[in-house]
Amino acid sequence: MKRTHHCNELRPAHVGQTVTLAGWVHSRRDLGGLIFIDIRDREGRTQTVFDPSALPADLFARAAGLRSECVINVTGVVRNRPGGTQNTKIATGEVEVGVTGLEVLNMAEVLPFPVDDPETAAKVNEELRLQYRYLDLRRPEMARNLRLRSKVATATRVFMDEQGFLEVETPTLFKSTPEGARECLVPSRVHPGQFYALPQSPQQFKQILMVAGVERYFQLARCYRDEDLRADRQPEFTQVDIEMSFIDREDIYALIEGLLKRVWKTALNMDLPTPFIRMSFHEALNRFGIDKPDTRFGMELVDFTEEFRATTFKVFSGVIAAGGVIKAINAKGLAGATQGQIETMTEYAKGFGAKGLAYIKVESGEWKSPIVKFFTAEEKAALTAKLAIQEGDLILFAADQWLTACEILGKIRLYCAEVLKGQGKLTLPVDQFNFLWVVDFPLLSFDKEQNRWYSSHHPFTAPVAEDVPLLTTDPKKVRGQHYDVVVNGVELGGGSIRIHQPDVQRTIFEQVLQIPGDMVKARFGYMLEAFRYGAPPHGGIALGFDRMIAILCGTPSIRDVIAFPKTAKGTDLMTDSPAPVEPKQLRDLHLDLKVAKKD
RNA sequence: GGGGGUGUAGCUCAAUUGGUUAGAGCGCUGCCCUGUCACGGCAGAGGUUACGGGUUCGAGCCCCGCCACUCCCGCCA
Repeated sequence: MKRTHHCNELRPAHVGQTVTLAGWVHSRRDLGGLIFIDIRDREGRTQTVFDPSALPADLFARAAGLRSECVINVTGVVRNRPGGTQNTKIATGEVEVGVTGLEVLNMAEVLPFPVDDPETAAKVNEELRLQYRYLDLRRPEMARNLRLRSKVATATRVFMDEQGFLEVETPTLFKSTPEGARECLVPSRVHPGQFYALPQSPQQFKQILMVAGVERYFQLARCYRDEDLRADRQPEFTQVDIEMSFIDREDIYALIEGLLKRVWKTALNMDLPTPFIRMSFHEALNRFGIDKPDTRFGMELVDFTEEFRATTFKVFSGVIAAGGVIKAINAKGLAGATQGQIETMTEYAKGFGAKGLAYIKVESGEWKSPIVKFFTAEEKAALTAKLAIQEGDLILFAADQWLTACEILGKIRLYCAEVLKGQGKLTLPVDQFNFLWVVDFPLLSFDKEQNRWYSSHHPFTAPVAEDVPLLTTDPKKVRGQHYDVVVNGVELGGGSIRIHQPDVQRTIFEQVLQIPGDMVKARFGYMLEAFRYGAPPHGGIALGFDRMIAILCGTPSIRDVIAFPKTAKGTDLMTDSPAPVEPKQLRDLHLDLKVAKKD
């Protein structure tokens, strides 16, 4: 007997009908003479009742032998529950199925962890959840995440199709381009000693597609990076990859705002206000100390360089004399910070090369600080006014070159926010999404160790047109046509208008990035050549799909929105990969291992 | 590669800071129970305290090593 309804379907309107449900035994309440079994499928659950007075003895005995997660088919008659026994917690709680037939499709052994109790299950060791991922995914919370992911993927495809985009698949067996992230290599059997690389992103293919005249391309592209993992980074992940021809930055902003509006409406039934605000890289750093600011709370950076220009405090005066800045934030209500917390923040500062971290605790009506004795009345008044200092506040200073000072306080700002959240002094609504575009990034950054410039984004990013002459004279001042879309302090995506003139691209490669000509030819020759045969102006963006789903699901870890994620060491606990291979496989691939064999 | 956290019953956690036989809730097993939905009642089983060393009269607790998971730094054009 096939099922006639799913387990979230029956309502009082079905009363009297004979139905068949199929699913898992979610919970069982055996009252001795009467057995209740909640049957669960992916849609929900329904209570079934086994009454011995209405059933053959052997059927009732089989029902008594069922336990959690057995798979069953149940046939019976829908009826209203007796007065006072309705369950308002579930959608099917007004009715129940009076069982007339039971088919046990499969028994289940006792589970390694419960899947029926959300509170317990959510706390289960993640190691165990990953090892038994198929059980973990049965939990309604995880099933919801998978479903939401699927809905958003579909909504994305529909939206992009409406906007005239073609979904084009690009190769995952690509070639190594050693700039950027470390790549996963795939040895070639046919070509001894040669390797494919899995793409970090389809960047080059999508630009070639523009040369190919596709004009509007997108793909839910699987990407690979052989770097260490984080809660928001997996070695393989999915991005919504987009590229368009004959456009400028504004077209990308409008497109992505439209896409995100659609996605948020689909997933959360929320109407995102657009357009998103825009913030320059400089402003983001200056106010929030980071290029992906979380604007849901204040605690902004305040500059005191002018106020301390004549200070007798040598640490400050020395920094100012060297062209640096004095910045501060007010962590409101954190005067009670523990020594350990101050220590943690000091370590952050030292991580950026600072000697230490100056602070003031405003407690019992006085400023408790090792440095306040150096401050004049005017300096104190300026601090009080510009930081709105009150009893209970914690003031933290950074004195360094502008970028470093900003980054130190940006890091500390986020840490303070975490501490305040932990103390219940800062609460961020779960339905608040502060989107913004960060723009006007510097095209190039300088690598002190290697004494050369490198691309802040990637080497195909176009400079802002009016800055092109500065490329060879003052690279630091060149702004890139690069943009990031940020929400609640998370970098959701980024992209750029690309260089489509081969000569500008060649200048960037050879003169600015100092990549030798023959190496440029070996790695990007086909691209430069393609651009000679009529490349349209183009640009694009990629959104981190996993991160977007995680934000929509309200989880901090993208592992919760990936069906089969890997651990922090890149292993899969369910399949036990990676794993050794047979000697013959290695021989076929012309590989010789140098690692000691593990037994 | 570096730093922090965690690891005790199938699961989630205790164990008065080194002291008797390592406990609880849930789960599991058996018996009882006809309106439960966190069903209830009675009884019971279940432990190499991740693993390997060491200190000590005595170690779940202290020390060294190691493994796994996790968070962060480096890394992620």
